[in-house]
Amino acid sequence: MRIGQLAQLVGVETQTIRFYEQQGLLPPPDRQDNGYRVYTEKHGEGLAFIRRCRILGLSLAEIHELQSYQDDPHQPCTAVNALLDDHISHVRSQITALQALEKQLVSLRASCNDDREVEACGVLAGISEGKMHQQ
Amino acid sequence: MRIGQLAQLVGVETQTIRFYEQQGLLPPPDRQDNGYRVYTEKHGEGLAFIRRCRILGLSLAEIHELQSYQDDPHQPCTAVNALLDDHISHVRSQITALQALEKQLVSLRASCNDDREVEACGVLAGISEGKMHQQ
DNA sequence: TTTAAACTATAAAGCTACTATAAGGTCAAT
DNA sequence: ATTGACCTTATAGTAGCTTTATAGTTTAAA
Repeated sequence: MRIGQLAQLVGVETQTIRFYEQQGLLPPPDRQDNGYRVYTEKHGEGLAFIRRCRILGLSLAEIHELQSYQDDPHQPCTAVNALLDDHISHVRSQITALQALEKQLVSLRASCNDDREVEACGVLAGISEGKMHQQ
Repeated sequence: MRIGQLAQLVGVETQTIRFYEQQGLLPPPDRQDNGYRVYTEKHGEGLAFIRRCRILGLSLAEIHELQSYQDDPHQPCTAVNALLDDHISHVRSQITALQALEKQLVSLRASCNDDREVEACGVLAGISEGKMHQQ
């Protein structure tokens, strides 16, 4: 399988595949005589794994860590679960922060109707004066 | 006021101030004979405005836009409010996406207790097989 | 007075996870 | 022979800074 086919199969761009190879996330495939990369099914699975991790919001570093666990399958899997727990709490704190932010933005927005001049705009005034209703 | 004092006053690093100047968000201040930047209160207000916008999650481009409105104070402020409305809906969709993600992560995490080997880890298996409970 | 600490300056690279662009080689079909 | 689709590498751009390197200036202590 050449890079274009693999890319289409998994739904990424060819550059992304080369990028993952360069970052050490995907093993360097064999090459044809002309230098073209030749991929196996294994590569397909590896790439799909990376993409699923990315969809779950894991960083490339975290994916790398997971791969190192996969390479040593008789360890206890506590580290895997710890990584996921960390990621979950990270996502949760992001949600909390964004919810607080939304509140601030909505209250700021409520300080102006649209029928003013910029000079008297409640939103701009609110930001300028630091009346951002901080907790 | 020199750059270090301004930085301490507003709570940013000196490099950040130079960066904003370079990006056209902060007007270039006068210089002493030795080349040191000299800031006025106006700069302090400008910088504080930028930081408050950043805390609200606005991009530098959006801040630039707001500044252009400030420079033309007799326009109607509908554009200001539209910018904020856009940003609010952006934040809301981020929240929604993260909440869906959290659900996925939690259900994935529930597929493994810690008392296994990596080989049998429910989390890794879940990612590998694509059983990510997608909606 | 010398010297060291603390401050300032510029320029350039590093960070994340790609995406895009440039300049070129390969291959199948026309 | 040439077009078009594919492949190669290398390099730059994205956001918003942070870090590093290198060097000049001021200030306070020894």
